[in-house]
Amino acid sequence: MPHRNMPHRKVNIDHVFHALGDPTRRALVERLSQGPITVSQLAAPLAITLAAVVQHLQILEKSGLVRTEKVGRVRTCRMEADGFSQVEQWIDDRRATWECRLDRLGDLLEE
Amino acid sequence: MPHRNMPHRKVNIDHVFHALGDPTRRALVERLSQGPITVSQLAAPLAITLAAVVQHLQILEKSGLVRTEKVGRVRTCRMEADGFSQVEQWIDDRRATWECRLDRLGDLLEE
DNA sequence: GTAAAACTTAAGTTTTCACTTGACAATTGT
DNA sequence: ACAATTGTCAAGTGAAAACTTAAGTTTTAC
Repeated sequence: MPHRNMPHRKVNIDHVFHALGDPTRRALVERLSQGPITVSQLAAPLAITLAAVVQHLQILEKSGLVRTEKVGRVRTCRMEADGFSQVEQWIDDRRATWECRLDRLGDLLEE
Repeated sequence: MPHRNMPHRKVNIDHVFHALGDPTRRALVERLSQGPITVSQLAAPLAITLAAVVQHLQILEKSGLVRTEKVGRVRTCRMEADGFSQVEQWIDDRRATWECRLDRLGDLLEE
């Protein structure tokens, strides 16, 4: 059931990591972090076709990192900063486990 | 040209993101965050061959996320928490740009 | 009303990637 | 000594992923 303040799309951590695994998509995200922009403008500086960019955008959108909206014949893309939080959460979880282990090790050495 | 505060070990952000893009490798990292472990022990719970695990480990090692050391016939793997910092740095950079943009927008609306 | 602009979609190609197999090397236990 | 354990290496397979091409749709500009 849809919630009022729920992100439109479920943010799957697998999809986010997969999306960020490709350098071209990271370049798109870097450009999008500067502000919303159309598909053509996104594609312009890249050495690949517009169709390829659209495919990357679909993956980014499915991951929840990017949201797009079409007005007239122009589709505008913008970043959805929430997607990053998932990655940071995952990293923090790993680090917590890691540091907890180091703490226990430290306690052991103190005895 | 080499920089003063540049990590000697070439930690390439591309390699790190690529390494984390695969679910099996993330599973390995999750296990490794609990503490050092041998290659065989890492492979045991997985439904793939040991050779495949070794290949994943090579990618993780090249990314700087994992360090391994062989003693006798046993290779022990441990996490290298620094690799995560690269990812967090990249995310923070994007977010900074993004929020800076929102700030400028806010300033504009206040006028 | 027609042409250009800005995508969209589907199908095909090429490349990358994860994984296996099987042979091999080094170390350890008996 | 020899057998089992632990890992390494190279080559091959199949599937996924990235990319292209080409034809089609919708919107806008003249």
